[in-house]
Amino acid sequence: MDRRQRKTREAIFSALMDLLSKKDFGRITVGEIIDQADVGRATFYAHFETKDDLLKALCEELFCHIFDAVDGHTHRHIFDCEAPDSVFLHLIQHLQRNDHNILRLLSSQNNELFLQYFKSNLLRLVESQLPLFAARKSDKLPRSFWISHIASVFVETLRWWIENGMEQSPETVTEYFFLAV
Amino acid sequence: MDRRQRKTREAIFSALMDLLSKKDFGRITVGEIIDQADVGRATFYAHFETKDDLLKALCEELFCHIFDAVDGHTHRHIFDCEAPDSVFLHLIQHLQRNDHNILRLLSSQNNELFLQYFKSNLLRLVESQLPLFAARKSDKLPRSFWISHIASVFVETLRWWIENGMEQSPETVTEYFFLAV
DNA sequence: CTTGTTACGGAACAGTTTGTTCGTTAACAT
DNA sequence: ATGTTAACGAACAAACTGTTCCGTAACAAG
Repeated sequence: MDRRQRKTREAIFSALMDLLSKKDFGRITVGEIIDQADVGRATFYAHFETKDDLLKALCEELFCHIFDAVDGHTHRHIFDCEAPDSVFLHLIQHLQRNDHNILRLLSSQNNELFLQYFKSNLLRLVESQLPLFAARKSDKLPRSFWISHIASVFVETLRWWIENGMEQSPETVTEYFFLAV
Repeated sequence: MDRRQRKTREAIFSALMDLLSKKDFGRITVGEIIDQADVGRATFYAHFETKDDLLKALCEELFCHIFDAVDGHTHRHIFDCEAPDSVFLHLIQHLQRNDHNILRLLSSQNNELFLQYFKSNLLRLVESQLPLFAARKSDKLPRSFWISHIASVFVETLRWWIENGMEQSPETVTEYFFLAV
């Protein structure tokens, strides 16, 4: 890809991230984004059809990075003697390091669309790790309910963690997650 | 309250409900609302400062109704020999009857703000019913986490139910909820 | 180095949406 | 019957969106 294109794209992503840490996605205007990114209006619309399209692209970018990292972790270590819950621990550790500033976006004031993307990525992960969650009760529950439940509990655990200042260690949070689920 | 005021207010609420069943809150314009409600623009702004303000008022209206009904149920029957989980069952039965069309608003395409209101009302209810959820694991978890967890699971259970066509009976859904939590 | 291509910036543009104002009419309360 | 209050409709400035056009500069290939 053309270096100019890449720079513009990244400037816009970065601008949106900055703005998202300060205000709701719905209240951010294209004008603010191109101001912060220091690109022309026409340039913005050459890259993204709409503001929503931009958010979608940003989410794909972010989740691609973080879930690929986690998937990679799984695949590299799947035959090692690690604890089986380490995928989720690893994910939380990633988040704590604030990789790609995902945490900002998970905080409650922010946007539904973002959570949808996060959850749909999470569903894949949970499904691949389903044997971990074979509790007695899981037999009595529909599979789709069970998977969606686990993903939800993970998201809500993270949300609670973030909203309470992330005072607990990733290990503790992981433990809470597995206790709660 | 003046009958004219009341009629206008209800027309606006009703218009918003209709529109919410068709599209996202964020994509609904004031113009559409006053069109549907058949009131003047100035009238709308005499009643509500902004569109967000309207949604807030609508939520308060709806939750006031439904949670008061449920609270009333609790208080009337707290010394009866009903099963202790009946508050949640009752709530789900209310929802199934589509009281005040809350269900439309709980569906996933709709709005974050609405879910926030629902959850904050739910938190009070859960807190009042906390002894119900005294599991072994609850001792090892922070109280605030535990409460937030229970409320989240309830919301997500409902969401799953709605998104899968509400095929299960309220009793079954309640059972799923108590199994999952 | 030269040449053709492509992206950028800036400005201007029409079309929407928002929230306000004001004068008139009609419903309300007493 | 009378004073008060709300609704209406139209018009309004301001903000935002998404598009267009043109001059300039970065790029890639010969």
